[in-house]
Formats: sequence, C-alpha cells, structure tokens
Amino acid sequence: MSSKNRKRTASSSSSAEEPDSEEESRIKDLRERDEFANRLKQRDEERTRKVVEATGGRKAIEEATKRLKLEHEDRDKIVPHLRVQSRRQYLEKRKDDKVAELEADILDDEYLFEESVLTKREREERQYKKQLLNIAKEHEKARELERIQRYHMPQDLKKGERSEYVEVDDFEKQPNSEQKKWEAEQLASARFQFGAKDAKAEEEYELLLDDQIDFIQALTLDGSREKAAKETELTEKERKRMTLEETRRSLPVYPFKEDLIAAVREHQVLIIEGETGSGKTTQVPQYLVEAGFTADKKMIGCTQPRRVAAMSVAARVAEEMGVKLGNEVGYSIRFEDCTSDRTILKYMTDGTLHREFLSEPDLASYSVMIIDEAHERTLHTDILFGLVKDIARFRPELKLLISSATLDAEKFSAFFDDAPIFRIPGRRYPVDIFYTKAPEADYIDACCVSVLQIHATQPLGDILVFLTGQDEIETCQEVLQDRVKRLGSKIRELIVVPVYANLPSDMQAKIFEPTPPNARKVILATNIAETSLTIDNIIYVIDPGFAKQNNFNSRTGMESLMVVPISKASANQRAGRAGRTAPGKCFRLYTAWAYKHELEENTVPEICRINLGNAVLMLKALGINDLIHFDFLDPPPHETLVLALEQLYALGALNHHGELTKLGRRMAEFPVDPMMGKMLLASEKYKCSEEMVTIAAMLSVNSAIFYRPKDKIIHADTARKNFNHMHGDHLSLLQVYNQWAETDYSTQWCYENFIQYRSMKRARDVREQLVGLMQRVEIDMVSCLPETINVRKAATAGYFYHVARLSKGGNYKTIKHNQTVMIHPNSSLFEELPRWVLYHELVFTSKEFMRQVIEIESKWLLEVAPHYYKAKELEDSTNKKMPKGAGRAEMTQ
DNA sequence: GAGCACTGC
Repeated sequence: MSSKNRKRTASSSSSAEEPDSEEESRIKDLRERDEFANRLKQRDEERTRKVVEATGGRKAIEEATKRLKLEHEDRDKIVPHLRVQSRRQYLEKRKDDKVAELEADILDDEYLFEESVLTKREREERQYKKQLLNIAKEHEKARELERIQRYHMPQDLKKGERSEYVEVDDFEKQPNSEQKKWEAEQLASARFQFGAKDAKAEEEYELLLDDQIDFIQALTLDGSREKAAKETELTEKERKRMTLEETRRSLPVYPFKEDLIAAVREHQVLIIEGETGSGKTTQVPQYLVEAGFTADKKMIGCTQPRRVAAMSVAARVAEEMGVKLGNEVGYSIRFEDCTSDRTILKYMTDGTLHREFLSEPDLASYSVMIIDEAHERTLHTDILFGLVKDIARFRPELKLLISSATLDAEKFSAFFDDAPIFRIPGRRYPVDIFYTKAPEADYIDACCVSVLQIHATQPLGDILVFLTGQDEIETCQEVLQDRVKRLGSKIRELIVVPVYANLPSDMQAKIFEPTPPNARKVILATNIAETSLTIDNIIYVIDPGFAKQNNFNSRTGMESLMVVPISKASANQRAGRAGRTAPGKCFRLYTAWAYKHELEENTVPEICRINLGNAVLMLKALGINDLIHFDFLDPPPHETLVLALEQLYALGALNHHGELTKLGRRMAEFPVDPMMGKMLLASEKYKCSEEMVTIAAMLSVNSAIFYRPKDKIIHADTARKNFNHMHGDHLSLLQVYNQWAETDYSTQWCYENFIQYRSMKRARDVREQLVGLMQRVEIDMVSCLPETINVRKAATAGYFYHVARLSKGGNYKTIKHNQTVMIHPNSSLFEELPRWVLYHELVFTSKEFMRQVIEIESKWLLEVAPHYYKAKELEDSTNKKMPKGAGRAEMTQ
C-alpha cells in the first residue's frame, strides 16, 4: 500500500512546475513513516529470533527481566520474605500430605475391618483418628474463611494491631493463578448441591405477604434436556472417575467430529451454531489439530471476548491434550503472553488478535482462525469480521470458523457470502417463563415482592435478580433484609448477596459460597451475571427488563450512561441462566405484550454505540483507507466515523489526503484513544514522558480509583481532598500514583487513603505496558518534576479538542461546539472555576459534566495546535484564575 | 453538589 502511494505521489509532485513545500513535506513524512514501520518490524523479528534461541518463549524472557530488576531493586527486603514463604509452602504441603494420609488410613481401616471385629482399643484409635481428621478439616475451613476478609478500614483496627486484610490479589502472584482461582471457584460451585435436594418435604407456609404480583406463564424456553433425562445424568463423583477421554466423548459435539472435520475441509468459512455446554470451544480446535490442520507449522487461533475464558479454556485443553500450558497449547492476552515457538493452538482475546494484525496483517502464521462467541458482538469481533473476510479472499487456504449462539447464525452466514451453518446441540434444561399481568410502576419494589413471593411459595432453589447498577442493588438489598427481619421466623432463612464489577473481589466470591440447607440465596446482580459470571444452581431468575447502556453521541462528542429496556436476545440470555443445572423459572416484570412489541430483537452492537477513534486509527494503520465502505456486519453511524476521521486529522495522524502520517503510525502503537496517544507522543517534546505515562495509565482506570464505602463517605472524601492538586485532576492522579509508588506499591497505604488497590494495580500494569511502547516508538523516559507546566502542555497537545471557557453565569462553554457544560463536582477544580479548562471526557448523567479537568492557558492552544485554533477565537482571555466568588461579578462586565 | 453497566487492547 505504502509503496504504491509513494509512487503515485512522487509522480504527481514531479509534474508540478514549482516545488510544492506542503507536498514535499507530506512525501517526506510518508517516507519517514514507512522507515519507522520497517524499524518496528525489524526489531520485532530480532526479538522473536532471540526468544526462539532462548527456547523459553517471550514470557520467560519477560519474567527473567522482571526478576532481575526486582532482585536489583530490593533484594534485601525480599529474601527473608521469600524464606518465610517457602517455609510456609513446605509446611502447607506437608500438612496436606498428612491429612490425606490420615484420611486414606481411616478409609482403608474401615474397608478392611467391620466395626464389630475390632477390639475396644482399636475402636478408640479409629475414633481418635476420625476426630483428628475432623479437627484438621475444620481448621482448614476456618482458615479459608479468614483468608478472605471483608474490606476493613484502618480505623476499625485497634492501635498496634496489624491489619488482617488480605487482598485476594496476593494469591495471584504465582503464574496463572488468576485462572487457577477461577477454576477452583468453578469447581467448587459445581460441587455445591442444588438446595432442593437437601430439603425435606416442602413445608406449608401460611404467610400473607403485603402485596403480591400476578404472574402468568406464557411459554417455556425449550431445553435440550428434559426432566426425565436426569436419571441418566452422572453424579459429580462418577464424573470425576471418568477419564478425560471419556468426558470428551460425552460432550454433545463428539458425535459430529467427523462431519465437522469434513465440513471444514470442504468450506473455507463455516458458521458453527452451538449453545453453551456443547463443548465446541474446547473440542473443535483439538479435532482440527488431530485432522492435521497444524501439520505445516501453522497455528490454530481461537478468540474469546474475555480474558478469563481465554486462559481457562487454554488450560483445560492443554490438560486434555496432555501438554504443558504454554507449549503446544497456549494463550495470549494483554499483559500476559503464554505461548512459545512450539504453540500450535492459541487461545486469545479478540482485542489481542486485533492488535496482532498490526504486525501480521495477513495472519500468515495461522491455518485456522476461530472467532468464538461471535453473537456477543464486541467491538473487536465486529472489526475482526471485516478483516478476516477480506483476508480469506486472498488466502484461500485459510479456514475461518465463526461460532455463535442460535439466533444470529443466519446473519453471519449471509455476511460471509452464505457460508454453511453447522449446528451442534447444547445442554440446557427447560425454563418456564412468566410475565406480569400488568406493568409494574416501581420495579425495585416489584423485585423485592417477587423475591419474597418466590421464597414463600416456591420450592427451594437460588434466585438471581438482574438490576441496573450498584445503587439499585444496595437499595434492594436493604429493603429485602429489612422485610426479612420483620417477617422473622415466619419464613426460612434468606441470604442476600450483591455482585457487580466494582465490588471488591473477595465480596464477589460470596456468590459462589454454598447455600446452607433449608435456606435460599438471592443474588442481586448487574449485567455481569448475564455473560461474564456463571453461577450454578440458579433456579429462579427475576428480570425487570432494564440495563445501563453506554451511548456515544458523535454530534456532541458526549457519552451517556442511561437505563434502557433490554433486547429480546438479552431477555432470553437472562432466562437461560435459570436452566443450567435443573429446570428453572424466569419471572419477567413486564407484560408479554411489552416483550413482544416493545423490546428490540437484538441489543445494538457496541460498534454502533461508542467512540471509534482508536478503532479507526488501527484500521488506517492496517492500510484500510476507505473506511466509509469498510465491510461492517453492522455499519456504525456515519457521523461517528466522520468525527473519528476529523479528530485524527486535527491531531495530525492523517494528512490532508487522508493518509496515515508518521505521527499517526506511532499513535497506533498505543492501545489508547488517539488523543491520549498524541498526548503521550507530545511528552517527548515537553520532556515529561514519565509523568504522562503515569497520567495516561491512571486516566484509563480512573472510574474506580477512589473507594467510597457508604458508611465512611466523609472519611473517604477527606482522604481524597488530600490529593487535590491546584491545577487539576490529572495532576492529582499523578500525585496519587507517585505517592503509592513511594510506599513500594503498598496495599496498606491504599486502604488508609480510601484508594482501590485493584485499580492501582491495574494502573501499574497499564503503565508498564505503556513504558514498553514508549521505547518501541523511540521515546526516552524522562521526568520534569517538580515543574508541572510541561505536563499540562503535553496534555493540551493531545486534548486541544477538549477545551472549555468560563462564560457568564459560571458555566463553561466548549470552544468548538459552544455547548454548556459543567465541571464535575468530584473535580479538584470544582470550586476554583479557572478561565480555561481542558477536560478528559464529557459525560451526560444528570447534567453535562466534564470529568477530569485541568487548568490551561489559552496561548498554549496556539502553541500546540496552531492549525486548529485561530488567535481570534481565543481573544479576551485574561488567563488568570478568578478569585473565588469574584468570578461571576467580573464576568458580568 | 454528584453517583460509574460491562468488556477489551
């Protein structure tokens, strides 16, 4: 692509009579861009070669580098700690061995000798052993509980007492442990008995609830398993005894193995329609390996929308194939590449594959690419569709498998030139669906009533309630707990557990705890339970029919998070959550008529709802110049694309021919919004790369840095104010990070300052990645502290699009759209009201708010973006911060 | 004086 451009442009400029300086600089830039891209490619190749020589894979090298660095930095601190750690691990292992030994001993003993043949002493000894085992087990259980503590605020502790809070992340330091934990959870939850099994015969409750909701059953979501099939079902114990091979054979996909391989051989693109539980994600790639699709050293790739899925599926498949994870079977996700030169089966997140396109635009190292969970329609899968469809045209030997749930298969087939659909049955129980007779005005209240109604009248079994956000969940939790308290012993125990993404992970783990016999668990969840979290043993689902959805308005450049009715697809997905382990019931808090006539068929895909700045830049970097005619499964709004292109042009990532510039090529290396990418690159000129990288990392996790527990709001706000910087929030965030880094990334410090450790850890990961990328785009890391003017100038160089000026009445108006906006009350500048501000984002909640604001001087705008701002636009600026209270008076003049 | 659904690079 680039060479063609160069030729064309070279000839056009030579035909010009006089030297056109603009044209010349464009050509020079294009040349420099291609030289830069070549350097990148060369460096990547050298790096790969080195890795292959070292045989350990990239991961090993990274690990080794990290370890060396660590050792160098604080060897003295770490060694004693490591010693304790290893001693502890040894003791732990020894204890486990001993307990297992004891248990086996008792079992043997009981098997060999009946109680009656034993002497008194032998009987006593057996009794003693059993007691010992019990104590050991109880002890272990208690320790498990201790290990996962609630969020303790420091002031809860007495003086001198050490905090016992253990961040769950501490256990994630071993390689792959996040996935191990996930698996353990999954396994544990699978073992929990379905509540009703333990229950005695249903007791009659004569209980009158305040109000009741009338439900009518409308239809049953068909399951592929019937109640009767349960007899043939394997108990957990039996399943454990089954070998891996037997388990594989028992999966619904197994009988289709040969047909599937034949179909893949015959067709280049195949749509696989299969429900969850069919085993397609783990089995299909293995079948293809067996069928020889990786014979010529090429890989089979499989994308997943979520990190945990990519990791755990890879681990499972490695086990089934009897290889070590990271060798023949590996996974690749952000911050973690667990593959080697031996890898033939690679699981990855869709975003990772999207990035891989930058260094390998033809997917040359793959013979098969599987896009799994395509129906979820994430931004990345949607873009991948267009890209792989294009590649398939000039690489006829590349096989594509698109795997999706039932409803969308036809649509995918049509998109991929009527590719054949291969259907695989799943495993699911039927779910009865109930609708309300009349619409419910207050759905929170209706939820609570329904929960109690189910609790009082229905057989035991856990309830899952879908709510829109933290706020609703907390309200609902209070109401339920209050009503349960008032009903007292008239009803059985009801355990209420909340779950949403921002909840600390130890509290999230509570949803996997077993429900005690004769009690019922109610899980109040956001959409997180719709796809991301799978909770077993749910029998009842309550679905009010709403969700929060992010929408981007490209006309105003504003994001809004609003409560909207869900789609039919989403409603059915929610209902399906009731039928995973047994037949279930789903109560919809809307009428059957509303379902039929008011709900959309499908949720609007993400690509149509968000800012596409980064996506467009990536596509440009891949040489796709005509974005308006890019083959989208669902094309995003025209204005969104135009806005993205416009911004890229203003930022200098595209030249006036719409071609990618060197600056744009460098920006594309960063997995951030183009404005932020520009800001990072501008830090080179302003000699503050250290600061900008930190700020970028903090901004990208920002929403969840400050922790505000409901009962300690005042403390939390005071703690937050201590970080406030007079020039704005970017600098406050910088202070937070730097102070944290000074404490050696202490967890304790986070709790003392009401800062979420999890978010900070993530910011650290992001920062590390960005530092690596800065080196990649040939920028040295330097710091400008304690001076911070350059920090704000570099931010302005990226975000000059996001500037507002104080106007009459204390409101701000955006410079380009003249739109009235306000500083968000959480900002450190909320009461300061500087004349000119720059904002990181514009969000519409109750009003139009600028979130993350810094004070700037208008003359900087002319310095960093002379092509975008005219001096006239910026007139009448005093550039002085107005004295508090006097601001308005001065403005009226 | 507000309030952040969920992912991912």
